[in-house]
Amino acid sequence: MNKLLIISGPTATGKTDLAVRIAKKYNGEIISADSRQIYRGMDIGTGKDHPKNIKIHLIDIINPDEKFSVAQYQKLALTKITEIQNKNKLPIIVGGTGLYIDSVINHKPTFDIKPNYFLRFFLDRLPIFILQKIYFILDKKNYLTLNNSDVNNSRRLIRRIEIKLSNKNSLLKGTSFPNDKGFCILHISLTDSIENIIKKIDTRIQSRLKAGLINEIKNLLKKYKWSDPGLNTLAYKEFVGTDLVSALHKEIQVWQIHEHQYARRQKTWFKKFTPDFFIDISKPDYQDKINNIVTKWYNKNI
RNA sequence: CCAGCGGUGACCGAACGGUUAGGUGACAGUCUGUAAAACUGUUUUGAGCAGGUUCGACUCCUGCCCGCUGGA
Repeated sequence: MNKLLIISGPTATGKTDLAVRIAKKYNGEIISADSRQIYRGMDIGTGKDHPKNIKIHLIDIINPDEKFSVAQYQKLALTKITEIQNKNKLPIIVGGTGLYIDSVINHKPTFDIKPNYFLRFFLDRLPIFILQKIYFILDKKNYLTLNNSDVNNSRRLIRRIEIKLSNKNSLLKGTSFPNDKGFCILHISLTDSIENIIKKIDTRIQSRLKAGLINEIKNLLKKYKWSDPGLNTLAYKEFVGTDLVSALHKEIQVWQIHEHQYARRQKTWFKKFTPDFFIDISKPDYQDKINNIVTKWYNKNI
């Protein structure tokens, strides 16, 4: 068994439900690819599901004040995948964090280069044009290939400088290549019109508030600070600086907008990182379609 | 009824007698250890209405309409 099923898609498209159904049918185990659900104690705000009888891996693995990143995710996910496969079960990756999913599919040579927090401490307080100059001097060739978006992104420039200074590897554009695990991957991405997604997001926000989101935040703040990495998350960060008691309408509206924008960014991501199948969940027969695709793939030279 | 202040593009909101405000949102993107992050591009010269002054008015003047505040 070297099969790996991936279910991706923007928020509020029913990825987990689908994964649970498939897991039950094919004796599978679910691995989450969600950069926020890795945090313990952040349940309501991140919409964690706890389906009966099915365990979801890679959720609740670190505390909100701990740092985490794709490279760590990749390692954990790849180990889990092999573990599950060795049990002769089907691993199913489910999530909306495109970068995390990509890290499982494609090998990233720069993942060996660890962040240099000492260096970052200094670079972090430099203005963008200085960072540009530094990177230009260090790595002129690659600097010139950067697009407008990346040249102005200090976070990414700093990482490039970090990589260059590590002296291990030079970052080349397009050096992404499939991982060497030889997985037989089926990647299905769910999609829907943005209007439908927005509707679902808005009702979901209301139910999260009713479910006690504000209390969850209060509890988190007893142990953690707003500046902790985990709290930099939609549904939480909008409430920074409020007393969490009086009129929160404005904050909720902003949260709503951020949530919509996030869904659009996810759509953009999955549009580009073309999966095998794009399934429009607003079509009535979408479940049958998925069943056919999965069955066919699953039974292929088993 | 009187007085004061104000009416700017989907929204908020400046400056200025002639030159792109800016922000938010929206739309489209970027993506190799923060990714629910960070960043990029685009968004018909718009000015409550009617006149006037001026070479030229969002900017000055007059009238009207609307809103807020204070007073009878």
